[in-house]
Amino acid sequence: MTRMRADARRNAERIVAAAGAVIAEQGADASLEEIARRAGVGSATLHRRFPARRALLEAVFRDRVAVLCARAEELLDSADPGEALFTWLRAVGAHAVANRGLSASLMLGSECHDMIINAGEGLLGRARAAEEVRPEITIVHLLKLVSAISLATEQDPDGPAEADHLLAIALDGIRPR
Amino acid sequence: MTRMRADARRNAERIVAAAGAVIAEQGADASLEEIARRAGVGSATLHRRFPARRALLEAVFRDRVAVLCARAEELLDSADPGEALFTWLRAVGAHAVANRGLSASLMLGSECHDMIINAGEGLLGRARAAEEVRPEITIVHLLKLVSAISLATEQDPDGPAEADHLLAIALDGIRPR
DNA sequence: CTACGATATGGAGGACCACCCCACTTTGCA
DNA sequence: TGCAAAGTGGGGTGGTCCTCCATATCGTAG
Repeated sequence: MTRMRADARRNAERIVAAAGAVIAEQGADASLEEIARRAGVGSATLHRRFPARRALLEAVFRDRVAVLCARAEELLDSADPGEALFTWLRAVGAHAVANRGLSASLMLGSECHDMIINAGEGLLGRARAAEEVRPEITIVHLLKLVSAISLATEQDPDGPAEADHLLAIALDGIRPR
Repeated sequence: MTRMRADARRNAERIVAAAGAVIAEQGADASLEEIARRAGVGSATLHRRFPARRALLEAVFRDRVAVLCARAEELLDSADPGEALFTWLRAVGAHAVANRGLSASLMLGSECHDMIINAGEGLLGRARAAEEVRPEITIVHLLKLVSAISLATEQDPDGPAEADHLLAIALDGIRPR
């Protein structure tokens, strides 16, 4: 939010756009050099603006994570707290699989990470109060599970279907007996 | 098993040993150059003997995977088929967490992958016959789940404990309702 | 509207990597 | 013991990430 010069802002936007495209094609460990090249920017510019790869991933996925957070907000009004939580976790998984690299970015302790944890906390709290979820399970556990599955199926031929199935299996484990 | 010259065999063994050490320290994406250096061998030798990183990982972990397969064999005689399967999956997870990089190697379609799938198949079949596991679940699902969790917790501060907990949660989902 | 300091830029270069080529050395069989 | 076949590793190629710094651009104060 610091005042940025107009050209700096423009370049930052081009970098994020290019990064989105390249990461979608090649995954989260795509070449930063290639991203800079495709953004029409020197590599030094990219490195100054985003000192670590993590910072770039964060910028790329921030708004998509915001969408998931908004969805969590909506689901807080749903009648069935347990189902609301499951629905949301599935949505997180689907997003992570659809956007290559997002799951990697969710694992890193970043701003995105915190945003999504806060969003999920509410849903989990409600589900727990309704005794639809075992009490010792935390939102961090759940998100790690979702990220892990997405990451593991990322370079699989039939990724999305597989991921959803695995997620369904794993999530059955969180209900109270 | 083709006849190898004595020096070639000796160098191959040194490379595998060095790779084991370096991978344990730095993870599955350790530098091959560093491995060659530590084995006292030119990098060309390493690349000729192991044309892909996967081949080297396989050689490093083959015997550890064999241990897991043997354990599966033992557990086939256990009285409780469901518990036997869970015990084994937990052992697989523990091994994957203890040996950095093993989980990555398990995910790649390799000889190790096939070995461990064959080993698990027997345990799963028994558990399924005893109706301790939902029928649509495959051994590939289970191993992917275990690998994913290990991989996800690999660079976590409290990895092992976390991984075991997540695994316990996920595995609760495979029991019939 | 101009001049000037703060800000931003990107090419060049250093350190590292995977992987390959090929002149040389070692091996083990006849 | 001779010698062809097998094995070796230094050095090269082209890629990566990241940093320095001379240069170009911006936005404002005058």
